[in-house]
Amino acid sequence: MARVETTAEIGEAESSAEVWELFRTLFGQHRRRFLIAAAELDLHPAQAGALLQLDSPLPMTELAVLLACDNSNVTGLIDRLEARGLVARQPSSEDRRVKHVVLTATGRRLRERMLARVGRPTRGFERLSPDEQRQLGDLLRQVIRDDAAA
Amino acid sequence: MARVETTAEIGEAESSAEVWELFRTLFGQHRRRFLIAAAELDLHPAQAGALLQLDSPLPMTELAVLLACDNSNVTGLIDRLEARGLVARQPSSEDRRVKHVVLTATGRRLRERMLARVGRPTRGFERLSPDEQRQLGDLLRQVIRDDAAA
DNA sequence: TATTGTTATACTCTATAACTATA
DNA sequence: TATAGTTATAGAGTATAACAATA
Repeated sequence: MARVETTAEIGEAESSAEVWELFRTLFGQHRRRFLIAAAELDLHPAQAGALLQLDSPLPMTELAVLLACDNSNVTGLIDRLEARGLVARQPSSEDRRVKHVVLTATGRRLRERMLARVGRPTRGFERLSPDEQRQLGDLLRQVIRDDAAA
Repeated sequence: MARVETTAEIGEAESSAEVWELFRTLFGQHRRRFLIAAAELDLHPAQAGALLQLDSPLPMTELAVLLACDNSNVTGLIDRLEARGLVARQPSSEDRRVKHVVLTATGRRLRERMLARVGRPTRGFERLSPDEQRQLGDLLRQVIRDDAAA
C-alpha cells in the first residue's frame, strides 16, 4: 500500500472547499450504491427512499418534507407501496386530516434488506482505527450540530 | 451553546456503524439541498445530476454509469437538455459509435448556478478549525482510498 | 382562513427489449 | 460477436393547480 502524504506533512492549509469535495465524492458513491440496491429489490429510487425514512410512522406531509417533493407526489407513492402491501395508512386520532404511513411486516422486511445494502459502513469506514473512528465521529457530530444551528 | 461530550471523554468505543449513521444523516441533508436547488433552477433531479457530472465531456455510456441508470435513459435525458440548449452531442473521432456530451456556454452557466448551491461547504464544514479541516480531510481521503481498494 | 391529503394534468424518469451502426 | 447509442413501450416520479374535509 502506497504511503499517502497528508496536508499536515506537506505543510499546506486544507480548505473547507477541499474537504467538501471529498464529501461530495463519498455522496456520489453512496448515491450510486443506493440506486443499485433499490433496483435489486425492484424498488424505484423514491420508493426505496420512502421505505428508509419509515423507521417510525410518519404523516404524509412530513414524508414529503423528508423526500423534498410535493405533497401530491406522496399520495401516489404511498398508493403504490400500499398496493404492494408494504405500507398502510393510519388515520390520526388527534387530527382527522392527518394520515400516518406505517410499514407492514412485509415492508419492514424489505426495509431491512435495503438497510443491509446501504445501512452498513463501507470498507473504508471499517478499516479506520478505533482512534480514527472517534476522531471522525466527533468531527461529523460537530458539522451536523453547526449545520443545524439557525 | 451546550457543551457536547465526546465518546473519548465518555470512554466508550465508537463503532464504524455509528460513524456511518452520521454520514447517512449528512447524506440525507445534502440530497434534500440538491433536490431543492434543482427545482429552483427548473431542472429535474436527473438533469441536475447529469449537469454536475459534466465537468468535462463524457460518452453517453459513462454518463449512464455515473448516474447509475440504463443506457437508454441517457438518450432522452440528453435529448431534453439538448433541446434546452444546455448540452451538445459530439461524435467521437476515434470510435464512430461513441458520442461525447459537452456543455454549451449556457449549460456551463447553469452548472455554475447549481454548484453555487451545492458545491460550497455548509456552515458546519466552514466552522471547523484549520486543524480539524486537516484531520477530517485526511480521514476522508483514507476512507475513499480504502473504499476504492479492490 | 389555513392545513392535510387527494385528484387531474402534463411532462419527465426508468427499465426492458428490439434495433442500427460500428468495432 | 460485442458494444454504443437509439427507439418503442409501459409504469412510475414530479410539479402545478384545483378540490374536499378538517382545523
